[in-house]
Amino acid sequence: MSLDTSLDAERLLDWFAETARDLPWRRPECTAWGVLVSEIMLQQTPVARVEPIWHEWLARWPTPSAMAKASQGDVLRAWGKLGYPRRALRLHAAAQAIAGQHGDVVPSDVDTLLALPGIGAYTARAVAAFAYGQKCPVVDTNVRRVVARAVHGAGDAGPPSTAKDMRDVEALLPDERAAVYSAALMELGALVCTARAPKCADCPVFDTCAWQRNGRPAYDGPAKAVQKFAGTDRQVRGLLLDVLRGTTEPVAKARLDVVWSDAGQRDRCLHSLLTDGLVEQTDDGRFALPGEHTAGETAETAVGDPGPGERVPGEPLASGR
DNA sequence: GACCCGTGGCC
DNA sequence: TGGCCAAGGGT
Repeated sequence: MSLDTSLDAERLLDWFAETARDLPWRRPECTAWGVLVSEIMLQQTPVARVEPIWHEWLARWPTPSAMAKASQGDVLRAWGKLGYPRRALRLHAAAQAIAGQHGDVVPSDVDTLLALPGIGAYTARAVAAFAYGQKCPVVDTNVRRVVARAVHGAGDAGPPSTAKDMRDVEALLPDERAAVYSAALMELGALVCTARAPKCADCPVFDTCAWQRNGRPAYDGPAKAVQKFAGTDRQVRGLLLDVLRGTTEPVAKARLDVVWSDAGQRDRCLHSLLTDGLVEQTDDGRFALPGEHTAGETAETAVGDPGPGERVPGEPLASGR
Protein backbone atom coordinates (compact mmCIF):
# COMPACT_ATOMS: atom_id res chain seq x y z
CA MET A 1 0.00 0.00 0.00
CA SER A 2 1.28 3.42 -0.80
CA LEU A 3 1.26 5.77 2.12
CA ASP A 4 0.67 8.84 0.00
CA THR A 5 -2.45 8.97 -2.11
CA SER A 6 -1.21 11.79 -4.33
CA LEU A 7 0.27 9.11 -6.58
CA ASP A 8 -2.35 6.46 -6.13
CA ALA A 9 -1.12 3.09 -7.33
CA GLU A 10 -4.38 1.92 -8.83
CA ARG A 11 -4.87 5.00 -10.94
CA LEU A 12 -1.29 5.02 -12.10
CA LEU A 13 -1.28 1.33 -12.94
CA ASP A 14 -4.53 1.64 -14.87
CA TRP A 15 -3.24 4.63 -16.78
CA PHE A 16 -0.01 2.84 -17.56
CA ALA A 17 -1.83 -0.23 -18.81
CA GLU A 18 -3.81 1.93 -21.21
CA THR A 19 -1.28 4.42 -22.48
CA ALA A 20 2.24 3.10 -21.97
CA ARG A 21 4.46 3.13 -25.04
CA ASP A 22 5.20 -0.23 -26.56
CA LEU A 23 8.97 -0.09 -26.12
CA PRO A 24 10.94 -3.21 -27.08
CA TRP A 25 12.78 -3.46 -23.76
CA ARG A 26 9.42 -3.56 -21.98
CA ARG A 27 8.17 -6.61 -23.83
CA PRO A 28 7.92 -9.84 -21.87
CA GLU A 29 10.31 -11.62 -24.23
CA CYS A 30 13.04 -9.05 -23.60
CA THR A 31 15.94 -10.51 -21.63
CA ALA A 32 17.62 -8.95 -18.61
CA TRP A 33 20.56 -8.24 -20.88
CA GLY A 34 18.23 -6.36 -23.22
CA VAL A 35 16.97 -4.33 -20.29
CA LEU A 36 20.50 -3.54 -19.14
CA VAL A 37 21.56 -2.43 -22.62
CA SER A 38 18.51 -0.18 -22.86
CA GLU A 39 19.15 1.43 -19.50
CA ILE A 40 22.74 2.28 -20.35
CA MET A 41 21.76 3.69 -23.73
CA LEU A 42 18.95 5.73 -22.24
CA GLN A 43 21.25 7.54 -19.84
CA GLN A 44 20.90 11.15 -20.99
CA THR A 45 19.74 10.03 -24.43
CA PRO A 46 16.16 10.22 -25.77
CA VAL A 47 14.16 7.07 -26.53
CA ALA A 48 13.80 7.92 -30.20
CA ARG A 49 17.55 7.87 -30.77
CA VAL A 50 18.08 4.73 -28.68
CA GLU A 51 15.50 2.44 -30.22
CA PRO A 52 17.11 1.67 -33.60
CA ILE A 53 20.56 1.20 -32.08
CA TRP A 54 19.17 -1.03 -29.36
CA HIS A 55 17.67 -3.34 -31.99
CA GLU A 56 20.99 -3.56 -33.81
CA TRP A 57 22.85 -4.34 -30.62
CA LEU A 58 20.53 -7.05 -29.42
CA ALA A 59 20.54 -8.72 -32.84
CA ARG A 60 24.32 -8.61 -33.02
CA TRP A 61 25.11 -9.31 -29.37
CA PRO A 62 22.16 -11.21 -27.86
CA THR A 63 24.06 -12.15 -24.70
CA PRO A 64 26.75 -10.60 -22.50
CA SER A 65 29.27 -13.22 -23.64
CA ALA A 66 28.58 -12.36 -27.28
CA MET A 67 29.44 -8.73 -26.64
CA ALA A 68 32.38 -9.67 -24.45
CA LYS A 69 34.09 -11.17 -27.49
CA ALA A 70 33.70 -8.05 -29.61
CA SER A 71 36.48 -5.50 -29.87
CA GLN A 72 36.12 -2.12 -28.22
CA GLY A 73 36.32 -0.52 -31.63
CA ASP A 74 33.39 -2.55 -32.93
CA VAL A 75 31.38 -1.61 -29.87
CA LEU A 76 32.20 2.07 -30.26
CA ARG A 77 31.31 2.01 -33.92
CA ALA A 78 28.01 0.29 -33.20
CA TRP A 79 27.32 2.88 -30.52
CA GLY A 80 27.47 5.45 -33.29
CA LYS A 81 26.36 8.90 -32.30
CA LEU A 82 24.38 8.08 -29.21
CA GLY A 83 26.75 10.29 -27.27
CA TYR A 84 28.90 9.82 -24.18
CA PRO A 85 30.79 6.92 -25.78
CA ARG A 86 32.43 6.01 -22.49
CA ARG A 87 29.08 4.39 -21.74
CA ALA A 88 29.73 1.94 -24.56
CA LEU A 89 33.14 1.04 -23.17
CA ARG A 90 31.72 0.54 -19.70
CA LEU A 91 28.89 -1.61 -21.02
CA HIS A 92 31.45 -3.69 -22.86
CA ALA A 93 33.43 -4.08 -19.64
CA ALA A 94 30.25 -4.95 -17.76
CA ALA A 95 29.47 -7.61 -20.38
CA GLN A 96 32.90 -9.13 -19.86
CA ALA A 97 32.41 -9.17 -16.10
CA ILE A 98 28.99 -10.76 -16.44
CA ALA A 99 30.26 -13.35 -18.88
CA GLY A 100 33.35 -14.13 -16.87
CA GLN A 101 32.16 -13.88 -13.30
CA HIS A 102 28.38 -14.23 -13.29
CA GLY A 103 27.81 -17.18 -15.59
CA ASP A 104 26.63 -14.94 -18.41
CA VAL A 105 23.58 -13.97 -16.35
CA VAL A 106 22.86 -10.33 -15.59
CA PRO A 107 22.86 -10.08 -11.78
CA SER A 108 19.54 -9.41 -10.08
CA ASP A 109 20.97 -8.17 -6.83
CA VAL A 110 21.26 -4.38 -6.56
CA ASP A 111 24.62 -4.40 -4.82
CA THR A 112 26.09 -6.82 -7.35
CA LEU A 113 24.81 -4.63 -10.16
CA LEU A 114 26.29 -1.54 -8.53
CA ALA A 115 29.71 -3.14 -8.64
CA LEU A 116 29.62 -3.33 -12.43
CA PRO A 117 31.14 -0.52 -14.51
CA GLY A 118 28.70 2.13 -15.71
CA ILE A 119 25.94 1.02 -13.37
CA GLY A 120 25.00 3.51 -10.70
CA ALA A 121 22.13 4.03 -8.27
CA TYR A 122 19.52 4.48 -10.97
CA THR A 123 20.55 1.77 -13.41
CA ALA A 124 21.08 -0.91 -10.77
CA ARG A 125 17.55 -0.49 -9.47
CA ALA A 126 16.06 -0.10 -12.93
CA VAL A 127 17.49 -3.50 -13.89
CA ALA A 128 16.39 -5.07 -10.61
CA ALA A 129 12.88 -3.74 -11.11
CA PHE A 130 12.32 -3.99 -14.86
CA ALA A 131 14.24 -7.17 -15.56
CA TYR A 132 13.51 -9.03 -12.34
CA GLY A 133 10.31 -7.48 -11.00
CA GLN A 134 11.80 -6.36 -7.73
CA LYS A 135 10.37 -3.71 -5.46
CA CYS A 136 13.00 -1.02 -5.16
CA PRO A 137 13.05 2.74 -5.65
CA VAL A 138 13.90 3.56 -9.26
CA VAL A 139 14.69 7.25 -9.26
CA ASP A 140 15.49 9.08 -12.44
CA THR A 141 14.93 12.66 -13.48
CA ASN A 142 11.32 11.93 -14.46
CA VAL A 143 10.47 10.37 -11.14
CA ARG A 144 12.11 13.18 -9.21
CA ARG A 145 10.01 15.73 -11.08
CA VAL A 146 6.76 13.79 -10.61
CA VAL A 147 7.37 13.40 -6.88
CA ALA A 148 8.39 17.03 -6.49
CA ARG A 149 5.10 18.13 -8.01
CA ALA A 150 2.50 15.54 -7.05
CA VAL A 151 3.79 14.87 -3.54
CA HIS A 152 5.65 17.99 -2.48
CA GLY A 153 3.66 20.54 -4.45
CA ALA A 154 6.75 22.19 -5.92
CA GLY A 155 7.17 23.43 -9.47
CA ASP A 156 10.07 21.10 -10.13
CA ALA A 157 12.63 18.95 -8.39
CA GLY A 158 15.57 20.59 -6.69
CA PRO A 159 19.12 19.30 -6.90
CA PRO A 160 19.38 15.50 -6.69
CA SER A 161 19.89 13.95 -3.29
CA THR A 162 20.11 10.22 -3.83
CA ALA A 163 19.35 9.14 -0.29
CA LYS A 164 16.37 11.44 0.19
CA ASP A 165 15.04 10.86 -3.31
CA MET A 166 15.07 7.13 -2.73
CA ARG A 167 13.34 7.45 0.62
CA ASP A 168 10.61 9.54 -1.00
CA VAL A 169 9.99 6.99 -3.70
CA GLU A 170 10.32 4.01 -1.39
CA ALA A 171 7.39 5.38 0.62
CA LEU A 172 5.25 5.44 -2.51
CA LEU A 173 5.87 1.92 -3.74
CA PRO A 174 2.90 -0.45 -3.44
CA ASP A 175 3.55 -3.99 -2.24
CA GLU A 176 1.92 -5.44 -5.32
CA ARG A 177 3.23 -4.71 -8.80
CA ALA A 178 5.86 -2.33 -7.46
CA ALA A 179 8.06 -2.75 -10.53
CA VAL A 180 5.23 -1.85 -12.90
CA TYR A 181 4.42 1.06 -10.65
CA SER A 182 8.03 2.23 -11.00
CA ALA A 183 7.74 2.09 -14.77
CA ALA A 184 4.45 3.96 -14.59
CA LEU A 185 6.00 6.72 -12.51
CA MET A 186 8.72 7.19 -15.08
CA GLU A 187 6.26 7.05 -17.94
CA LEU A 188 4.11 9.70 -16.29
CA GLY A 189 7.10 12.01 -16.07
CA ALA A 190 8.14 11.28 -19.64
CA LEU A 191 4.73 11.71 -21.30
CA VAL A 192 2.54 13.88 -19.06
CA CYS A 193 4.35 15.50 -16.16
CA THR A 194 7.05 16.85 -18.44
CA ALA A 195 9.65 19.48 -17.65
CA ARG A 196 8.15 22.02 -20.02
CA ALA A 197 4.43 22.43 -20.57
CA PRO A 198 3.11 19.48 -18.55
CA LYS A 199 -0.10 17.99 -19.93
CA CYS A 200 -2.07 18.17 -16.71
CA ALA A 201 -5.37 17.68 -18.53
CA ASP A 202 -4.25 14.15 -19.36
CA CYS A 203 -2.92 13.33 -15.91
CA PRO A 204 -4.37 10.32 -14.10
CA VAL A 205 -3.62 11.87 -10.70
CA PHE A 206 -4.66 15.41 -11.49
CA ASP A 207 -7.16 15.70 -8.66
CA THR A 208 -4.77 14.53 -5.98
CA CYS A 209 -1.73 16.45 -7.20
CA ALA A 210 -0.17 18.66 -4.53
CA TRP A 211 1.16 21.03 -7.15
CA GLN A 212 -2.37 21.71 -8.41
CA ARG A 213 -3.62 22.12 -4.87
CA ASN A 214 -0.83 24.62 -4.27
CA GLY A 215 -1.86 26.73 -7.22
CA ARG A 216 0.94 25.52 -9.49
CA PRO A 217 3.78 27.55 -8.00
CA ALA A 218 6.83 28.17 -10.17
CA TYR A 219 10.08 26.37 -9.43
CA ASP A 220 11.86 28.33 -6.74
CA GLY A 221 15.00 26.27 -6.18
CA PRO A 222 18.54 27.03 -7.27
CA ALA A 223 19.01 27.63 -10.98
CA LYS A 224 19.97 24.50 -12.85
CA ALA A 225 23.30 24.72 -14.56
CA VAL A 226 22.95 24.24 -18.27
CA GLN A 227 25.98 22.77 -19.92
CA LYS A 228 27.45 24.51 -22.89
CA PHE A 229 28.48 22.38 -25.80
CA ALA A 230 29.66 24.49 -28.72
CA GLY A 231 33.37 25.06 -28.43
CA THR A 232 33.89 22.73 -25.49
CA ASP A 233 36.22 19.77 -25.28
CA ARG A 234 33.16 17.56 -25.54
CA GLN A 235 32.47 18.87 -29.00
CA VAL A 236 36.07 18.48 -30.10
CA ARG A 237 36.34 14.96 -28.69
CA GLY A 238 33.15 14.11 -30.52
CA LEU A 239 34.56 15.39 -33.80
CA LEU A 240 37.79 13.46 -33.36
CA LEU A 241 36.00 10.25 -32.51
CA ASP A 242 33.67 10.67 -35.44
CA VAL A 243 36.64 10.51 -37.80
CA LEU A 244 37.86 7.26 -36.26
CA ARG A 245 34.39 5.71 -36.26
CA GLY A 246 34.23 6.22 -39.99
CA THR A 247 37.33 4.21 -40.80
CA THR A 248 38.60 0.72 -40.21
CA GLU A 249 42.19 1.60 -40.92
CA PRO A 250 44.16 3.74 -38.45
CA VAL A 251 44.45 7.36 -39.55
CA ALA A 252 47.35 9.78 -39.57
CA LYS A 253 47.23 12.66 -37.17
CA ALA A 254 46.81 15.03 -40.09
CA ARG A 255 43.39 13.52 -40.66
CA LEU A 256 42.43 14.50 -37.14
CA ASP A 257 43.98 17.94 -37.29
CA VAL A 258 41.45 19.16 -39.82
CA VAL A 259 38.44 18.81 -37.54
CA TRP A 260 39.32 21.72 -35.23
CA SER A 261 41.45 24.77 -35.79
CA ASP A 262 42.71 25.31 -32.25
CA ALA A 263 45.73 23.00 -32.13
CA GLY A 264 46.15 23.25 -28.38
CA GLN A 265 42.60 22.22 -27.65
CA ARG A 266 42.73 19.56 -30.33
CA ASP A 267 45.79 17.90 -28.88
CA ARG A 268 44.50 18.16 -25.35
CA CYS A 269 41.32 16.40 -26.44
CA LEU A 270 43.15 13.72 -28.37
CA HIS A 271 45.30 13.07 -25.35
CA SER A 272 42.27 12.83 -23.08
CA LEU A 273 40.68 10.35 -25.49
CA LEU A 274 43.84 8.23 -25.26
CA THR A 275 43.74 8.48 -21.49
CA ASP A 276 40.08 7.46 -21.45
CA GLY A 277 40.80 4.46 -23.63
CA LEU A 278 38.55 5.69 -26.40
CA VAL A 279 41.45 6.01 -28.84
CA GLU A 280 44.68 4.11 -29.30
CA GLN A 281 47.85 4.98 -31.10
CA THR A 282 49.43 2.35 -33.32
CA ASP A 283 53.10 1.51 -33.37
CA ASP A 284 53.59 3.64 -36.46
CA GLY A 285 52.04 6.69 -34.78
CA ARG A 286 48.60 6.64 -36.32
CA PHE A 287 45.33 6.67 -34.42
CA ALA A 288 42.41 4.26 -34.24
CA LEU A 289 39.55 3.10 -32.11
CA PRO A 290 40.86 0.78 -29.39
CA GLY A 291 41.34 -2.94 -29.48
CA GLU A 292 41.81 -3.56 -33.17
CA HIS A 293 45.24 -2.52 -34.34
CA THR A 294 47.52 -2.82 -31.38
CA ALA A 295 49.37 -6.06 -31.40
CA GLY A 296 51.63 -5.04 -28.58
CA GLU A 297 51.25 -2.58 -25.79
CA THR A 298 49.74 0.75 -26.63
CA ALA A 299 52.14 3.56 -26.16
CA GLU A 300 50.40 6.60 -24.88
CA THR A 301 52.98 8.72 -26.53
CA ALA A 302 52.98 12.44 -26.84
CA VAL A 303 50.45 13.88 -29.18
CA GLY A 304 51.36 17.45 -28.43
CA ASP A 305 53.46 19.77 -30.49
CA PRO A 306 54.70 18.02 -33.61
CA GLY A 307 58.31 17.90 -32.56
CA PRO A 308 61.10 17.09 -34.98
CA GLY A 309 61.37 13.51 -33.82
CA GLU A 310 57.74 12.61 -33.96
CA ARG A 311 56.64 10.03 -36.44
CA VAL A 312 53.84 11.57 -38.39
CA PRO A 313 53.34 9.60 -41.57
CA GLY A 314 51.76 11.32 -44.46
CA GLU A 315 48.18 11.01 -45.48
CA PRO A 316 47.21 7.43 -46.25
CA LEU A 317 47.22 6.94 -49.98
CA ALA A 318 43.87 5.28 -50.00
CA SER A 319 41.70 7.54 -47.96
CA GLY A 320 38.98 5.07 -48.64
CA ARG A 321 35.47 5.33 -47.21
C1' DG B 1 29.07 18.62 -4.31
C1' DA B 2 31.04 20.38 -8.46
C1' DC B 3 32.42 19.29 -12.72
C1' DC B 4 33.16 16.62 -16.79
C1' DC B 5 31.53 13.51 -20.32
C1' DG B 6 28.16 13.76 -26.70
C1' DT B 7 24.52 14.66 -29.54
C1' DG B 8 20.43 16.39 -31.51
C1' DG B 9 15.74 18.18 -31.40
C1' DC B 10 12.44 21.47 -29.87
C1' DC B 11 10.18 25.94 -28.79
C1' DT C 1 18.70 31.66 -32.45
C1' DG C 2 20.09 29.58 -28.46
C1' DG C 3 18.81 28.03 -24.08
C1' DC C 4 16.81 23.97 -22.41
C1' DC C 5 16.20 19.26 -22.13
C1' DA C 6 16.93 13.98 -22.59
C1' DA C 7 15.68 6.62 -18.34
C1' DG C 8 23.19 9.19 -15.23
C1' DG C 9 27.80 7.84 -13.87
C1' DG C 10 32.51 8.60 -12.41
C1' DT C 11 35.89 11.31 -10.23
